[in-house]
Amino acid sequence: MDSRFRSIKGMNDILPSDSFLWINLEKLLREHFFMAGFREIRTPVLEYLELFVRGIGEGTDIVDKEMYSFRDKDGEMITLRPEGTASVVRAVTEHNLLKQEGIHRLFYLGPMFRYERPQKGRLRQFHQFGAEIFGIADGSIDGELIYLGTSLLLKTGVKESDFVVKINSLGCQSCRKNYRESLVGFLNQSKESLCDDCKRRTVTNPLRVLDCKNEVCKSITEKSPKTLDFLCTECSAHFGEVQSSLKCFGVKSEVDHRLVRGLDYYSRTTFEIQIINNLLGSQNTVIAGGRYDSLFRDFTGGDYPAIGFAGGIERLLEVAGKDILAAKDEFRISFISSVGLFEETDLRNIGKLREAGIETEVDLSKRSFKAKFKRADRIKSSFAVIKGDDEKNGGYYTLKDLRLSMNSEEKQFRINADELVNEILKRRKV
RNA sequence: GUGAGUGUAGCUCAAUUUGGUUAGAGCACCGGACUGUGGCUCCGGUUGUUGGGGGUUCAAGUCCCCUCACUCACCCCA
Repeated sequence: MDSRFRSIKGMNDILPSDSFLWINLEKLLREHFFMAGFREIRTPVLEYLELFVRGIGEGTDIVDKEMYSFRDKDGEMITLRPEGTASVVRAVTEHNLLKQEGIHRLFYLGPMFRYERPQKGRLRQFHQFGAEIFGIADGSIDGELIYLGTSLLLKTGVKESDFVVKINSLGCQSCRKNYRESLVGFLNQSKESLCDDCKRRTVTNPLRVLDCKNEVCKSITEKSPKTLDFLCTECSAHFGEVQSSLKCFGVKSEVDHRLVRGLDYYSRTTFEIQIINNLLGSQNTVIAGGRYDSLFRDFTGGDYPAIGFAGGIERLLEVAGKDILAAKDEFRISFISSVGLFEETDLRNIGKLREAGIETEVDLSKRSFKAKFKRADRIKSSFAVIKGDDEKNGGYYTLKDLRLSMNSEEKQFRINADELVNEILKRRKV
């Protein structure tokens, strides 16, 4: 508050008290995807504006009003990525990965940017992880990918009773076209009762009326035509494969006819994993995705089936078990000395401790011995290495085990510098 | 972009229904009891433009207006 500067709205600092949770979650994510045959891809945070306009689609809110776009020094319009899939597909086609190396599974992890009003579970700079599988149209892959999402949640300590998996199928482009016509016809019958937003949406993006939160609109769309009734034979069979695959993976899911998703590139399968324990407030979707078989065609002309999902890291952290992500094996020592008694040999010995993998803090402040011990206690040091006048004259250190109770005999004793590392390592496990 | 709520010490919060004297407490921090030793206890100490600006009043943390920030919700999304 008395600082002259503030971070930009919706762009938060991740402080040391939290950063270890992030580190552990990122580690867990990488291992999870690696075990399933995924490899990490890191694409730039900046892309040409055109990539997202083409990829996500004109008319979507993301493209129309949420992107950080600006002109680069050479006049090109560039954009801070609002999501990951478009960049991954761009990289895969640009480097011809599918043909060159036959890589089918990629995951990513990093910051995304959308200009929105911040609220719970929503920031302007937020972080997503995502997984994409390329080149396989089979519905069983859809099931596996969804399973990868649910099993990830379980690993982070989210209880099975705290989330639901919702699935739907939008069909291919021709199914979608027929459905859209039928839906618009239906909506026009009740046009007067719809909310203002939905009146507009009936024209611009009728599918979106389905997930309006207005109660009146909800009750109207209760009886609306369903996408599943308009699937062609192939799309219908595909959705059957998805469902039986989910059953094989032991994933409980429910069909949600309202699940239409906001990005243009989805086709056939769409899904969401929602948290239902109220920890996320209104933004309760933690992982969401779907199939986007047409995106490659738009980018290259070639046909590649693809499916993927994205998850919100901040949202996941909200619901994950903090004990699972907590730092483990914390072990450190404090090097405490009277003012002015540090010598070159002390610094060398501190270096040796650190090289041996022992986290060592040196208290170089001018405060009292007492204060230094207090700090050692506060940062939860396991040992104190003490250097005062006695130690200096005698040519030894005093080692004190701060974990032991006051009256323990082993608590404090003299030790030579060359035994220090071994002695601490030996006692580390006790 | 729209709507609602909240801003008091580093943190969490008080401040007597309806304005009243020097704005308090816990935690944290610093020091002492313990002259080279943490945790427990006790004692003492520091900390504020009450988010900012303007107004009403003899008097404003308290009432009014403006502004800023944060939070939540809508829109939309991870």
